[in-house]
Amino acid sequence: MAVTLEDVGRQCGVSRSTVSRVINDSPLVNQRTKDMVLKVIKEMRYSPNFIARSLTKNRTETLAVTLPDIVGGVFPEIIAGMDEVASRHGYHVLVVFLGGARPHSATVEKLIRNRRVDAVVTVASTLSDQQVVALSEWNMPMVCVAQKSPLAIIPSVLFDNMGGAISATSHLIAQGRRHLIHLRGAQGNYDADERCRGFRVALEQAGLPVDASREFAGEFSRDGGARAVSRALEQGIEFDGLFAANDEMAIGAMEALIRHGKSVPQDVAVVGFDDVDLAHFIGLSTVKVPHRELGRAATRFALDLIEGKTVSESEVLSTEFIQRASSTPGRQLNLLQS
Amino acid sequence: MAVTLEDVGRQCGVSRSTVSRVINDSPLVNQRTKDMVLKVIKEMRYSPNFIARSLTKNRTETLAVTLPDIVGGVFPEIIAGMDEVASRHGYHVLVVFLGGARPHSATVEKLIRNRRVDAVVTVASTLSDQQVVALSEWNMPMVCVAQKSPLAIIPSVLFDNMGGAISATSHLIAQGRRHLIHLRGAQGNYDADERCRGFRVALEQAGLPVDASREFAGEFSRDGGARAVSRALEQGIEFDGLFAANDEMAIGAMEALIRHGKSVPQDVAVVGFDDVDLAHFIGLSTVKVPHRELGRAATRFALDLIEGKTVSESEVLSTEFIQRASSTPGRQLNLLQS
DNA sequence: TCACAAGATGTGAGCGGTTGCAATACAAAA
DNA sequence: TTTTGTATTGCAACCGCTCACATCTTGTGA
Repeated sequence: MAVTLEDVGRQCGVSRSTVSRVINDSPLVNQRTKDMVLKVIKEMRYSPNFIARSLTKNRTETLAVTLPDIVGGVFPEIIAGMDEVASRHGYHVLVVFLGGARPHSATVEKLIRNRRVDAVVTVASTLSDQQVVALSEWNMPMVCVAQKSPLAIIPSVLFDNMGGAISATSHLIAQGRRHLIHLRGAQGNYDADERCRGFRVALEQAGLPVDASREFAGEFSRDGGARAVSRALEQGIEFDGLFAANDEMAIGAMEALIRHGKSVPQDVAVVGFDDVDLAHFIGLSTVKVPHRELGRAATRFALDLIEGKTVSESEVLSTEFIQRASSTPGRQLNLLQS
Repeated sequence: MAVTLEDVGRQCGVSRSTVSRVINDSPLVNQRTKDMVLKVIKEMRYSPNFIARSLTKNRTETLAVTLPDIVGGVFPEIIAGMDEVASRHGYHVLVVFLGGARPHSATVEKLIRNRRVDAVVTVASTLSDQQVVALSEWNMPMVCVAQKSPLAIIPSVLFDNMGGAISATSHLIAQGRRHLIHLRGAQGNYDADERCRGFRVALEQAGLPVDASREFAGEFSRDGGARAVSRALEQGIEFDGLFAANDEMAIGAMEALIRHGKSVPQDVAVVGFDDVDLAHFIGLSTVKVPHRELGRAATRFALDLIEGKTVSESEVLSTEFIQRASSTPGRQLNLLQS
């Protein structure tokens, strides 16, 4: 078995409490004793048992982050951001993938009820608003990322969906495009709604007509984007600019456009949202979301909550428009069949 | 405070051990008592305190996975695979990003010495062989992923680097390419060495000459690939086929080739290794590495080790060659400047 | 009717720490 | 010298749960 406080104490001829004080750097211990104990600790290769300590301190120094099962390019960034801040404070990050056949909130509820973690960070759409509310009953610090918190007591870290959508749309307009369409995400989805709102605001700002029939609903997927474009074309709607609610949709849309003989950006300028890795390679103009910073900010909130500090209700990070070939006249964009 | 065994016991008029027996589903309890206790547990919303249980059981039901700081497309897959198997056994996954300014092994050593996790899974290159050996001293179950274990007692989960490299190279040869070059990863890197070996073996099998001057060293990065190609071209080496040791290098190589006026696949057919998301989009032929399965297998090993089972020394997963535009005559590959 | 086995439950000692309080020692102040 | 204070250290309870063992019921066969 591992060496314990008792063992060290016996070796030094002091009690376990004295040794405990030494490792906790308490001022209540004589310097000479301290030195001796430290020496023995090193010799015996003693390390405090984290579990035992947690039991008395009632702290696990662990944060849980819940993620949807689908592995995308954005989650690793969020986790990395979390770990960055967490580790700096001696905390660790436990990842919990939900979704698929797994009963969504049961896993998290168990984690919380067992007091296995000190706080839970939930990332967009992993848990529904109702589930978040239900879990909040267990009075465990929680933080929502990229999801508007359903309760005032739970802080959320958001990013400027509308601002991003406005800059994307305005960019298309600045390029001289006047006949825009928008491929939006599912109705009721916070991100989707906000981005759609931004699209409209930008049109209004430019004095262009807002027309709901030029907004096409779809899922946040490549296929959804492709289908939405096909629908638009079938309906005979004319457009020279397209703002998709995320990059996946934008890519699907571009593929569909090309299949239909349209060229990007000549015939249709395309802009997406998220700035996934792919966007860079394909040359897709998009709105960059600061994922890593999202993770960092969420962790800061979580740590503050754990310490009992009052935190601001939420934080909104800004986004940045990035222009690439898909909306730059004269540049060539080619997708490859694979 | 949360409700404890004692509380439930008092409420039912039984002792804490009886309640403990009930929640552990021991057969030593009368059915009537059991029913009553279960009812009260539900009413009082009791959940066992995981920390306390860990203290006696000396088990945390947590696995640590150490990853390099660089967020690539492959790690999320590995984590997801781990979580998949782990959660099925009631385990959780703690992620630890190492690298950057962080003292590499100190963090992990602390984790281990504090007995905060039951096992550690280390993914390629996160920890050096020496560090793995040093950590193994603490007699904590460990598993290496995509890294040949430096000690016989530590199992490793590998994938068939050489087989993949052979199939990639053979494919180029089958396409009629006779003047191949190889962009290899750093000398001493296990993956790099194996893939290079595979390249050679395939050449030999085809009766083609093996020539070390046609192997160019570089890092596993886009830049490394680009530089290696430039070097080859500057040296006036002729080639119509290129096997890069990973996709990143292959992509960098293709960019460089195109900058130098060569077309892919007409002038040079290119094959990579890994099958990152991008490969699909760009149309890069490559060798698919089963990352998720790597995570699953590693977790199975880890769980077996925790249970004290003897495990096979290592497991080698097979790879699969995927042909795409970059090595298919007649297909067009275009990279976009961004 | 009594001894004894088996079944059901309680007791108490840990697991490895933390921490309030008491105890001791030694020095300075009265 | 006695009192008071301060710096050190030990004691023991506690965190919430597990488990070996003791105890107490009951039921059964002689």
